Amino acid sequence: MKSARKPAAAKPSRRVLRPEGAAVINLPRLFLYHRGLEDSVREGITLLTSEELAGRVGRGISSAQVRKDLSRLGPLGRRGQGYNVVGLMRKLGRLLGLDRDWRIAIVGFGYLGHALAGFLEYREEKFHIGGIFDSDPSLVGTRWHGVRISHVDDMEKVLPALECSMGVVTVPPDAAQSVAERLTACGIGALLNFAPTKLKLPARVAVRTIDLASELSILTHHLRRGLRD
Amino acid sequence: MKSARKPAAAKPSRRVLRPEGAAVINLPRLFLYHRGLEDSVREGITLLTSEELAGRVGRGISSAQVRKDLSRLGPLGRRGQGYNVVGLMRKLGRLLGLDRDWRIAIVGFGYLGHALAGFLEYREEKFHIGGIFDSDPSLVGTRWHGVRISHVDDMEKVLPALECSMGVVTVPPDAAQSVAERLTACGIGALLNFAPTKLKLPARVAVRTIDLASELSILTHHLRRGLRD
DNA sequence: AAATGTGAAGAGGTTCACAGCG
DNA sequence: CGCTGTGAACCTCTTCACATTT
Repeated sequence: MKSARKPAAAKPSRRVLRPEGAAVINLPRLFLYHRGLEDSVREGITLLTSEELAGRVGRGISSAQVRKDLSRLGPLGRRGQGYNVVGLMRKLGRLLGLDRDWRIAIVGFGYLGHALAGFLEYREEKFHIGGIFDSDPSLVGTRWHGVRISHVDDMEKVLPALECSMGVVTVPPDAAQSVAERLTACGIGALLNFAPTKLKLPARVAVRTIDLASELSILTHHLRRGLRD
Repeated sequence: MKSARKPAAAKPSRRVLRPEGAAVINLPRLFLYHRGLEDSVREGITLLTSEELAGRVGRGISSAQVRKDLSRLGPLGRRGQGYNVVGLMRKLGRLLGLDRDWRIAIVGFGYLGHALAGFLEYREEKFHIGGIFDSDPSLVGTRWHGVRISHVDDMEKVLPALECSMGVVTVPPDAAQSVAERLTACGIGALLNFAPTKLKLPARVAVRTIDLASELSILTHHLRRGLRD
């Protein structure tokens, strides 16, 4: 199919994806930098070059990438010197929302829910479990490290008072959409979803889905071929 | 900084990233298509257009994207008609390694390990738990649904006989690198890592890391700003 | 001198629009 | 006709290389 197409008609760009010449920031990478800076602070390092930070973050990320990413946030480094570790970490922390605490509601308190609760409460000081919901009668009414476990049906009654801004959904796939909608209706603005479902939610809600089956399947493909990720 | 640079010196591309004009396939997306096709089969649909498949997979993916992705794998559709659901699913399944079963070793059998084991054994028919390792003496020697739980220290003795090709690492961050190296030494070729650690492994090993703290932090950023993901 | 910050080039991935074919 | 398959345009992201600043 050697299409020739309209050879050279003046075509003045029919669609403008980003009306403002908006900045493009890559959050996962900024988070990696933040973690690298945290480590540096722990080791007592106060100044880092883009090269050193790139090395810390690991393979794949170049010093040029680091500089490009950081320069978008303003002039953060000192030429000839490098970046002030503490100052930069603060700035990134603010941008990533890590300069304050967050309360999280967990819906679905099976093994995965337990795992996440433990992880958040003990490994991540910025995140706290604000509420737990499940439908298992033997769980409802009990407490997990002081946090009351409520019935999913009572979400509308209980959740608004808990001051949670994020929700984690670890319920079976067929319940995920309904749970997500109800969380949203209760004012939750961001969801971490572990159900292999494409959640349909209003645009104002931020959603991230972690799809374990998909991750595994990508690995199996790599096992087949000698491909790298 | 209005750099003018070397204005137009013929510069013949100094580095070749991909020596062969290699195809570029996006595995996560192919997996989504596969799932969409599975659903269609369940509903008894035998023919799908790129538009319909795109609609099933959800927002963000256009029919042009679907066609482009699929056409890379060969001529799979029928012009004027659409794609044969079963045939396409088979082809994608083969590519993704879903046409056979896989045995997985889980290292670290806390809540997260339990959650994954249950998920794999009961929700994903292609994946089976081949071995479980932990360092907790009260777990070692017991069985989980027939699978013996061995001590992590015995990995070299036990694992090779279990015929596992993939490993899941759910141990604490400081143990992850060592566990990953030992799994690799036992012949494991692909790892799913839940520790927030940059694993350094030989290039032949495929690694995917799921970083919960990073996911949450991206969500907090979205909560701050009104940005969408 | 050393390392940042940044236009410009390069590479990769996505969308367009139409040729090609059932 | 209708839908796939696809070259070309387009857009985004990364890398280069150097002007700039401390």
